[in-house]
Amino acid sequence: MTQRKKTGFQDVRNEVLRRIEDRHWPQGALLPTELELAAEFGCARATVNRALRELADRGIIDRKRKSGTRVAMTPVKQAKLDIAVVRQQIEEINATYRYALVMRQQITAPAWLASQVGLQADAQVLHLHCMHYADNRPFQFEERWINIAAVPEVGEADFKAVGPNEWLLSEMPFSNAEITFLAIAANDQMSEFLTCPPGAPLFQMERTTWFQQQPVTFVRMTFHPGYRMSTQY
Amino acid sequence: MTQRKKTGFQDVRNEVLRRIEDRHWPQGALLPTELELAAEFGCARATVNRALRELADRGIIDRKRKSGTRVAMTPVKQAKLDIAVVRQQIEEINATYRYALVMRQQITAPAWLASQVGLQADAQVLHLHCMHYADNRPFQFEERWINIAAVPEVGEADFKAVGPNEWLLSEMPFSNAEITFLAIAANDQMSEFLTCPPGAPLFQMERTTWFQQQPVTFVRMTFHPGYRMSTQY
DNA sequence: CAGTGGTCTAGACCACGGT
DNA sequence: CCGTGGTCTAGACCACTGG
Repeated sequence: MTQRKKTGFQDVRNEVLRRIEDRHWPQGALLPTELELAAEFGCARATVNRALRELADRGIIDRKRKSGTRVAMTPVKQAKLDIAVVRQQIEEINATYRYALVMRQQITAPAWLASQVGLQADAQVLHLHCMHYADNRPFQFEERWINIAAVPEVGEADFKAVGPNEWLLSEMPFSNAEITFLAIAANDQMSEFLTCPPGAPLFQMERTTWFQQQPVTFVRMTFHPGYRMSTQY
Repeated sequence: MTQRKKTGFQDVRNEVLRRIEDRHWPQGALLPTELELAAEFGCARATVNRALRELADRGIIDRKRKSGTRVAMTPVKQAKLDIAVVRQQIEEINATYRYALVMRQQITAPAWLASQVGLQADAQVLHLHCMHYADNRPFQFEERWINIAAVPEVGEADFKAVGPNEWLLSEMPFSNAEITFLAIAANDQMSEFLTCPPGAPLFQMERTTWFQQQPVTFVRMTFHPGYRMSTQY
């Protein structure tokens, strides 16, 4: 008896994955049916189903009723990006985090913002400038607009001690969002706050957040020169 | 009878999600056990389990044996990024794709590359420069190194008609990779190929790919000025 | 129409981790 | 110890879709 444990869905998943990597099942190949695999591995069809469903979620295989399961033609098409709060990012590299509020004012939403997130022309928004430091060196410049109608309590928050990102996270338990990444040239303001020459290339991330169809906030985060965002898959 | 269908795992998932959004279950709150939820929804525990497992995968809730299930303190921390092949990206915007090989030569891996991907100092690599155009306007400049030991067949490929990315995809059914995003200033070569002033800020993506622990390729993709990479979550 | 995946069930045992 | 989630099973019915 060399086998102590039963065949689990992870065993099935890994073995199927191995056969795909080995090209035992090349791209586009038709896999055995769930029933056949269950028989081969000596487990229930539900176990095979879960294994294959995970691979399908990861884009490794394509499944269609009646047609069966095939190895995907373009393997690995998704990467997961961890969207960390700035403070976490900084603490993870063992640096000391410091936050500073630069500006806070209530304004009528500018036209570009209203159109960007879908606001009425006369909507009131809170406009903020913040800085985040790692070991007292500039890490990220944050420019944010908050839809006051969506978050009335924001009027009470002065954001002097805690940044708007963390404040909103504790007020808005869940929401959907759109993120954009791009490269920009430092303008005079960025140059000053991030201590880099004007025109220096900077990595920027924009995010619009909605809560139940209603726009909540739009934020533009500009990172220090040389910042790199990494992930694996 | 207003109810035609049974309660499915999606119904459970959506209802739980709704209660979290409503803050009926605020951040950190302890949810009922699977058994209790199954009783409430009138379904099997396995159904509740699958619903909650999906939410846990998405980072919405945290589950621990014995302790139970809690609403996560930092909701939504992952975004899925679709990593498309350049040609697909271009065709998706209804533009005509054109590819051109700029340079192809076999060299000994430079020290920085060997250390970057983990190669022996004297490893032979194929070094390529390619351009990708959308409607004949520069879209992406691709600089790539391929580990010949990992992909011996690469010696046969001239890459004049089909780009190395698509060629490798058809040769390497699956692999794991590391991606990095950053902003750079256009050097003279970029400036020339992407038709932008030297020093212009450009969005760049680097990717290292392994196949069964062996480094396969390292690629640096530089996009045209103004390029934005977007995703939702 | 019939084959294949999609999902549900009721019950069971296991593994982790507070108490 | 023992409650809670993690997983498996054997069987069932449904839904989509290719022939």
